[in-house]
Amino acid sequence: MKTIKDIARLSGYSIGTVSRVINNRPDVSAEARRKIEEVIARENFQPNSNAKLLKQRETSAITVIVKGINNNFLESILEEVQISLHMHGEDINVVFMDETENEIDTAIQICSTQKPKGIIFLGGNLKYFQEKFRLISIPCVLVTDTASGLGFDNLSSFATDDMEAAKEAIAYLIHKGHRKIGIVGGSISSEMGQVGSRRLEGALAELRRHKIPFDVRKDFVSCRFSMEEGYKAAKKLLEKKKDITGIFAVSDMIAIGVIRACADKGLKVPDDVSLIGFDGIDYTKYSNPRLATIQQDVRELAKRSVEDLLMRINYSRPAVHGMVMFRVITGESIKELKVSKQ
Amino acid sequence: MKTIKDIARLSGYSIGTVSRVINNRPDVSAEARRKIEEVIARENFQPNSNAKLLKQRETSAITVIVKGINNNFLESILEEVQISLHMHGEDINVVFMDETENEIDTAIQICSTQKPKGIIFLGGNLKYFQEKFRLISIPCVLVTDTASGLGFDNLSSFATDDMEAAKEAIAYLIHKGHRKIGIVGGSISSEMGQVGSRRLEGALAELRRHKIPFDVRKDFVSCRFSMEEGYKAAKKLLEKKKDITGIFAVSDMIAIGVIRACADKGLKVPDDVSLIGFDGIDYTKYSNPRLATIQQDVRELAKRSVEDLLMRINYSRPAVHGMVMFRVITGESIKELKVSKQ
DNA sequence: CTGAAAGCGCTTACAG
DNA sequence: CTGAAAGCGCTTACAG
Repeated sequence: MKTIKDIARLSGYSIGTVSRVINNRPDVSAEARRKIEEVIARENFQPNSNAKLLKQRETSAITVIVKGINNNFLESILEEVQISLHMHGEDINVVFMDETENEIDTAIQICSTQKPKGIIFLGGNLKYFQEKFRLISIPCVLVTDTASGLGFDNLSSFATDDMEAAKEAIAYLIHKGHRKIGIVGGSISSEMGQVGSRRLEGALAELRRHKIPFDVRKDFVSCRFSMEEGYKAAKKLLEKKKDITGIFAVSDMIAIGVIRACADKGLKVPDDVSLIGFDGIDYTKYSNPRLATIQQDVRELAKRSVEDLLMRINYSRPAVHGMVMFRVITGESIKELKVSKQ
Repeated sequence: MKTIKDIARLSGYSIGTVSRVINNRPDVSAEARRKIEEVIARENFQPNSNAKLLKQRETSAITVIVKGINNNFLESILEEVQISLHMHGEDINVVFMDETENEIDTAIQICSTQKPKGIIFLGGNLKYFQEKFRLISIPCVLVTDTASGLGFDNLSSFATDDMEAAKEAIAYLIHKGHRKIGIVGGSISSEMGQVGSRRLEGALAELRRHKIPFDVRKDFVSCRFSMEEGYKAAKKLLEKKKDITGIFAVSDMIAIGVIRACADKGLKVPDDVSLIGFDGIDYTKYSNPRLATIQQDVRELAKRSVEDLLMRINYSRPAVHGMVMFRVITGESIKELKVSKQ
């Protein structure tokens, strides 16, 4: 294995100058840079990252913090992120954490122990970012939520416009004739920050716009993003709201639980109850019935996040905040109501 | 941040002795060990891994190679492995690769570039291990397959007894009165090594034992472990074998595709076709109908793999090969046939 | 059993 | 613009 010493000897320069070339410092003559780069390329030299980091005191890995165990949607982004990072030759360090934990506390701890050069948050709560993200100084990107309002210059974000998309989900149910609509998942709170809450908020706004009565106590049950919680929440909702015809589940994982809950109550989707989810995970194409949903562009989210993060790590570009397209997938889980049951 | 120098000063010993204690070398007096360990604990000292590795020439991370993108079963093991490794304070490096690629080539490459101190293979093909695993010298563990026959002293393995479990899956179908049985997934080959093939082999053996005729060309369709492939394969199978009453899908992901394929052919599971899967992923509890399956003990597989790997990394124990229990889950996807259709 | 010292492969003031 | 040198925090022969 070649070291910087070999490159110095081979190029006729000192190891100091070689180091400067490697780290793209400006104070090197064009001549020296050219020669040294040639030798590096020819010898296929890879700097030893341990030695580098012993000095620099950070590791070369990029950490991905996945907020939510068993969250198929985030996992599908994770896979794309991983593939992309791998193609760029970056090391990746994945940490899963529970949906309810504070990802910023986790990130701060990771920064001090593992010293990654960047962090990708897959899922996150804006509230936690607002509270303590300032303690993190490395480039980060938040995926699935927009951090533009927070104004941190080391935090980019890429997301689907959850509120807008939730509006479309509700609009689609309404368009199909539904007026007795229930919602499963998310939570009502004036606090900023959770994906579920934002989807809920969008949904409520759309219901209001169409002047469809909605009683949060009766027509809504809060739950986390899992099949199990969706299942339990849907059971409660079905008991509270007997005349329900349409349900919006704020995530597909929840929606899967909802389908199951309906079946266990003797209700068929979509014959008895119509259902639309959110995320567009693979399973929605194979579930029985196929699930109507809001499909997020996983690949684009992953790709832009990785590319942005690397640009900022390597060239210190400014943070950016991007929105990614979504599509309404009609599936088979929504029945058109000819006669309004109103 | 404390360094080994601080610990030496505080304990009254030299850094050499402190280093020996840290690395559990035998040539330290009990007295010195006790004192130094006390100081280390009191000061909450964490050795700098970069410095350590600059000498040792390997990184501190444990690499997990996941063979199969979008494989819910492996992902659930991954999560458990990750949590467990995290609790042990280990860094983890996750690499996803396609089901068809050679994981040993990938591992060899990773060893040379990233120098992990251990590798956990989530899924793998024994054939590839046999060919080239000898080129890997760090402690490894293969999960979901047994490597006991290979005789590598740096490779442990933990798995479910796939062949036995597949026998039980078929036995259960037979017990419920099914005689016209089809199989989706796996591949026929005299080659050793693939999980799917082993399950298929077990299934065929059980069919033979019960003297149930089975024509591989007509009653079986090979496919990979995905919903999409399961869907396509099941469509073919249903066309080839019109009188089918029971299907064994060699994985749950495949089974989900099978349910969908049946529905699209106008067949109901279990009224028209009974189905049993394999793995016990979460979906099986929420699918419609709930899927009968062979449930593997994910938590146990993960726990034992991690503990074994760490023991071997830290104390150079011998490799071990363990089998983990499985359970037949009856689900709702199998109908009892009163009258044999024979 | 223990300590002093060399050295792992880099980076970065410092001097020129 | 470049080089010589100190030093990052460890490990490990070597000597005793």
